[in-house]
Amino acid sequence: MSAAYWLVKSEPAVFSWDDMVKAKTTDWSGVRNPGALINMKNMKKGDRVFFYHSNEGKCVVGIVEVAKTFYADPKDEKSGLVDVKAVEKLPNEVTLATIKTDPALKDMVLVKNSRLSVQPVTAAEWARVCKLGGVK
DNA sequence: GCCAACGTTGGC
DNA sequence: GCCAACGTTGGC
Repeated sequence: MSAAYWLVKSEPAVFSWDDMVKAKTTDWSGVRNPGALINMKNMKKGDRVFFYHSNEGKCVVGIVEVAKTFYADPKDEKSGLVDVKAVEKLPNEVTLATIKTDPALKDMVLVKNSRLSVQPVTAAEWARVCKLGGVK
């Protein structure tokens, strides 16, 4: 499988983009949903991941990169971790409202299954969100 | 193994 | 704060 794209959600009140930047690299823990865990297991080092603010903001705010592939969580056998590192902030945040009204993005998992906390993103969707976000 | 009840998430 | 959608749990 070649490089893939993903999207992870975080509530900014708990762990915001600013926290991500400050941390530079962080372990993405606490995921219990089986579907989300499968997606995490499929992540490969170097894959790009959108960082999405749920609840407050409801927008894609930045891009992170997989720094370490899936490994078991020593504290929680039902869960696991990947490490991600901050790459860049989007010049323009791309809001959920924008995504919902964009014909190219209306099939995103974010729209169709908003509760899934780790989602796959297609190459076409990735390119479109980057364009809307002002990423070169 | 099915399904109803319950809990949680997240958009509004 | 409310409610809809989804996941999980537990009784059968």
